[in-house]
Amino acid sequence: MSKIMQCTIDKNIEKFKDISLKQTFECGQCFRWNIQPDESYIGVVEEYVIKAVETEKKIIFTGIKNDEDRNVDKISDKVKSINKAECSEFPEYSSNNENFENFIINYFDLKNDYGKFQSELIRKNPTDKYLKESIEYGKGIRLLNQNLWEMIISFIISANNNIPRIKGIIEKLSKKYGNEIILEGKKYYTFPKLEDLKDVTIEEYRELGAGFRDKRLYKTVNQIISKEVDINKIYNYENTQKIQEELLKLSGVGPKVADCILLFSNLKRLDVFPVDVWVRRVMNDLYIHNNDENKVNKKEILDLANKKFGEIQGLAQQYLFYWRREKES
DNA sequence: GTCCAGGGAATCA
DNA sequence: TGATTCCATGGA
Repeated sequence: MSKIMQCTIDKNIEKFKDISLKQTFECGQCFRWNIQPDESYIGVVEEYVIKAVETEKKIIFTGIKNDEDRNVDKISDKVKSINKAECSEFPEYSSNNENFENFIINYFDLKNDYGKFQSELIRKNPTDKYLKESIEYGKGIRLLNQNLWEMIISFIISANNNIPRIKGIIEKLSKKYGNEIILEGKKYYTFPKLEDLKDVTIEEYRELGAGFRDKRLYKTVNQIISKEVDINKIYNYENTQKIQEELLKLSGVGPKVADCILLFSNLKRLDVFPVDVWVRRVMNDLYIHNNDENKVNKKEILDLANKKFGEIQGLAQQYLFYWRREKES
């Protein structure tokens, strides 16, 4: 029988005080978390469906795991009862399952002190009021430790695409090839494993709406299956550039996608600076001031980021990206 | 109808 | 090497 798992983050703890679900889930790093009518978030992560509820004082995660048991109605009812009004019945900063707690700690990167990261960025750029503003704006962001394989496929889909559509394609992919989990009577689907996609054809990717990315997905799946690129071995590489080179062998993985994989997966390399249209725009607006943002040299952006933000430039990128994008809308 | 989206690969200069 | 062009799709 499926078990309900819970874990609570206490926002009274200094390190956790700024954490924001909205900022973390809507800063563009993940595609499978969706806001609910009650302002909670529900997401599929690995084999879990997780409901996250945030209040002023804490964040409560409730997870249910797929164990091939379809008779989960009673459990679903229990989950349903966890809402803002009732969450006070749960003890502060605790969990009923050690594995789930460790899973959450790892996934939300809770061992890293983002306050320290932020101070470090400001210390390095004491007169940069825009950076300071962007950090203040996105201080609740945590860089998730997401599944490497899922990030590879997801960011191949992201190429020249918009976030709602990326999410739609990933959802269809999961529905067709992933496993079903039921929460509150609603069906969710885990992200397909490598083996689940081994026989998928180019045409079938096209049917999901992947467009011209169909061939890239097909090729990459086969490159990983054949171990032309061994994604398990990647974890053994010490330096970031070496991993970059390995990822770049995959079809549909260029410099920007490789950097996103490095930054948002559990490889968790902060010393990368993914440059997309938004980052080029914000870096040009703030620091470079070229008349045509499309003609800003990428190396110039990377050199500047390296100089200003150093080893944690990936986090700075995320603050600037989120700040600039949200301001637009 | 046109433009754009968390770009990459192929092609050209 | 560096710049241009093409690539599906759906929403604004």
